[in-house]
Amino acid sequence: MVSKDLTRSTVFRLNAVPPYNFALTVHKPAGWSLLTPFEIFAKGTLWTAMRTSSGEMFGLKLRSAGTVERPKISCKVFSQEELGASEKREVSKTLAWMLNLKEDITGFYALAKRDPLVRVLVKDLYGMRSTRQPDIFSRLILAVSLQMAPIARSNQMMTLLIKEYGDSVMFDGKDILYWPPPERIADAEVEELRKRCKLGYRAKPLKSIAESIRDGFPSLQKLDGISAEEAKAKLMELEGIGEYSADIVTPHAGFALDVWSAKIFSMLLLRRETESPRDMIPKLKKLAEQRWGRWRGYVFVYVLHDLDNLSRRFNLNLTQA
DNA sequence: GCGTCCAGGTCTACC
DNA sequence: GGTAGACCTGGACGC
Repeated sequence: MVSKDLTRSTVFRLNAVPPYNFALTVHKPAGWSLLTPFEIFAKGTLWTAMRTSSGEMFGLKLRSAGTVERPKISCKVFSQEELGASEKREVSKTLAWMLNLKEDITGFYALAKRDPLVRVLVKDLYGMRSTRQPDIFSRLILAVSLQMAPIARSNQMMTLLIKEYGDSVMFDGKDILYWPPPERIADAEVEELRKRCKLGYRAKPLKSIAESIRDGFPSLQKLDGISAEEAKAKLMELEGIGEYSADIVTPHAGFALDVWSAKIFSMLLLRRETESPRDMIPKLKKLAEQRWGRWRGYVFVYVLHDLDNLSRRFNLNLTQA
């Protein structure tokens, strides 16, 4: 763990395309973190940390300074050195991209007129936006940790990786732990990673992925600039990254069905439980594409954050999937 | 306690 | 091109 004291700060505001619900977007109902599992959300304010593709660490204090229909985000960015004008522009641009401030999702909301499931989702989570990570390595760690493991074990691996190899940034009276930089994992021995972080067979692909990023694998912002198919194919060139993991990592909204989510979408799309969810994944993906088209990624995110309400509305037991 | 099973995929060898 | 089997580890479960 490497600690950094971030004593310099700069403040600015960002506008978003409405509707934009800041709290639902940065602190989603299912408890998924925005940037790191160790971030803090209290009384509408988020303290978190970010590493840009150049490797620099920042502390972030974000809160809403507007409403869902007239959204404004107040951003206080903490850094080790004073930010120049161009750096400030770059951080501001990264934040806007990460928070999806400019995305127009009226097409998704228009689906509610003819799709009863989307109608419920939009009513329950109006203004929630899917977000993106500026740090590709943290997404890849998540994807690899989720493979072939119950969620508690995935969390154990990720927590150990952060505590053993990550960064700690101190700012605004908070101490936020953040994912390791790829160079640190690339320099570690596979056996050391396996033992210290209980990674099992995942240690080898994770080190290989870290080496690829260190050696110039494109950033998520760059992958966002090419087609969804090309970005996915590029991600699948990495060792240990298959279709599911690429769907989790890609900045293009993916439909990352795994065994757990396949059970949920089987009940929602087919109204029945499936005995072999893994075998159903291709069929469910096809059905989702036919029904929701380019907005299927948004349906995916909204569904997984609305399981309690959906279970009640449609009389299904989705939380036990 | 102790043994067994298996999980929120991926890769490879084999047909 | 499709498919069975191996892969780390630790929590859950049965005894």
